[in-house]
Amino acid sequence: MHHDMDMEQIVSLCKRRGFVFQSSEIYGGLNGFWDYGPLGVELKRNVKHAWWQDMVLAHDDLNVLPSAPGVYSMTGIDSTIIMHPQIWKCSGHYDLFIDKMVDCRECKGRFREDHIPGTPCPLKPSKQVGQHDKCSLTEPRDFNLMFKTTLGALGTEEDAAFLRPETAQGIFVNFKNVIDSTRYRLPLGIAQIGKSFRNEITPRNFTFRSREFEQMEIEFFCHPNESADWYRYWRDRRMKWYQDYGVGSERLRLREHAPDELSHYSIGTADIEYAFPFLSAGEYGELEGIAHRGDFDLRSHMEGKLDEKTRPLQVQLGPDGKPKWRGSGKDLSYRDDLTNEKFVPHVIEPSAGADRATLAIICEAYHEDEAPDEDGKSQKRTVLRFHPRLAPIKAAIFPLVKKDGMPEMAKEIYLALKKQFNVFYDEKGAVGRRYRRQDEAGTPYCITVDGQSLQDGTVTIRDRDTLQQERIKAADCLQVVRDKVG
RNA sequence: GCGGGUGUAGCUCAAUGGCAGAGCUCCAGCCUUCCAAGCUGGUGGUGAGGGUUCGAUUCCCUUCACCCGCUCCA
Repeated sequence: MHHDMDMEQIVSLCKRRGFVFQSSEIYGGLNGFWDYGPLGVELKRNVKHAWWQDMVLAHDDLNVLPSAPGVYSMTGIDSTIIMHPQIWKCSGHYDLFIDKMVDCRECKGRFREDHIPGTPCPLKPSKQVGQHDKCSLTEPRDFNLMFKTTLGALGTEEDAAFLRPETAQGIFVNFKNVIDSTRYRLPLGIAQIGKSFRNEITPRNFTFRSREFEQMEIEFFCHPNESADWYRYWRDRRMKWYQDYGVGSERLRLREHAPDELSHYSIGTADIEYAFPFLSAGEYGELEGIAHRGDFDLRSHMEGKLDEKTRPLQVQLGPDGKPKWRGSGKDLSYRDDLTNEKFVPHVIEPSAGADRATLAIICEAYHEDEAPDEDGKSQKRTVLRFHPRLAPIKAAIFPLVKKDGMPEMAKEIYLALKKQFNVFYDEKGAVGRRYRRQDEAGTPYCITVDGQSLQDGTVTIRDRDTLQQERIKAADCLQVVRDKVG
């Protein structure tokens, strides 16, 4: 039942209830930036926490997981947003993100300056860009897709640095550190959650395309001979993760890239996509990409940036015949203690957008349904059906009415639960209204203290989705919520 | 970056070149023993800057943001 999923309604709810605000709103807003409010920060934290918990902390590294090619380890790091500028030259981002661009005032086309030779002009008859009489090209303009900043208070152009456009490189350049400082053996996944920055040309579609965003990335290092199996494992594992948290409708799909979409060195790349309500019918937006990256990244940081068009991969050379971008010169290969084999690991990269996952979870959770009012008449109800583990508020505690000792008992339950869960206490107004407010916030359970509670020490716990109430002992509330929320 | 549209209270919408209104929400109180709109009272607004004018929320210019379509999306 998603026919009622309407983006305007969802955006409005996000603002009204404090999930997402426009950044700098009192100053008129800032294009491409969004803030999370009191409910949003909890939801997004829960998404990130679930990811870290499921992928890293709770990972069973002693047994072969279902569908996995073998046992493997998982750990994490937290690297800086600003890193050595050479990293982005070797990663390839510098070349791709610092292009000069030329706009045509006549045909409204936008072209990379270095691509103009050979690029046809959209005007007819077709000629090269700039060759038409009508062509009116602007001067080449810097098109900095990476955010540039300056190191040091007196910084000059030589001190230019960049805000990372992805967290992945922080993992690659720490691969040797992690191996050397721990006893992990391959296969090993290193996870990182953090902010990344890209000067998107057209920020649009709510938080989907933002200039500051948060990624949840794993770089999974393995033996080259096993990399294809691990690629398939991670692709399916990550798809299942979204489904496990309720993004299970036909709006979610796994799209394997066609061979001509793949980098030369990649065995496979798949996108996990979601049909966001702001997209046209049949269109999907990327939540996560799972890429087989071969040894491109580690070797680029060893030898210098590799030329993606070569096979086998070779260092990309500049006009002087020397490496265009010099690598670190450090040996990032891995020696297997058991076989004594030395090799440069291949990498599988599941790279997820935390904001996009959060947005998809909000969209998927959004429902309008009917619930009876006090006269038994059916009334429209807006409800966010979050997975209990992701819900910002786990439970709300109400006294049925604000008298006869009910508030006192409810407050006691509230404080007991608050030590472990984000819970909410409300004693104001009609209880029905309080239920509806929690439905809109996506709170899965409401605990109500009523007249009977005072007699026998029981309370009711109401389910957000079924509206059914169950009577439990007040003393059991913590355990019941723990069991339900997990 | 281009074209079109839209900006009035937290939300949905009125109105006017001359004191900016309503419903809902929210807050305080009353009432209330299980699913939002019963009573009383209250808070709160013309995206920003400039211009025309005696006076601008209204007319004009600029700007910002959002939506739609292009462009872009490593």
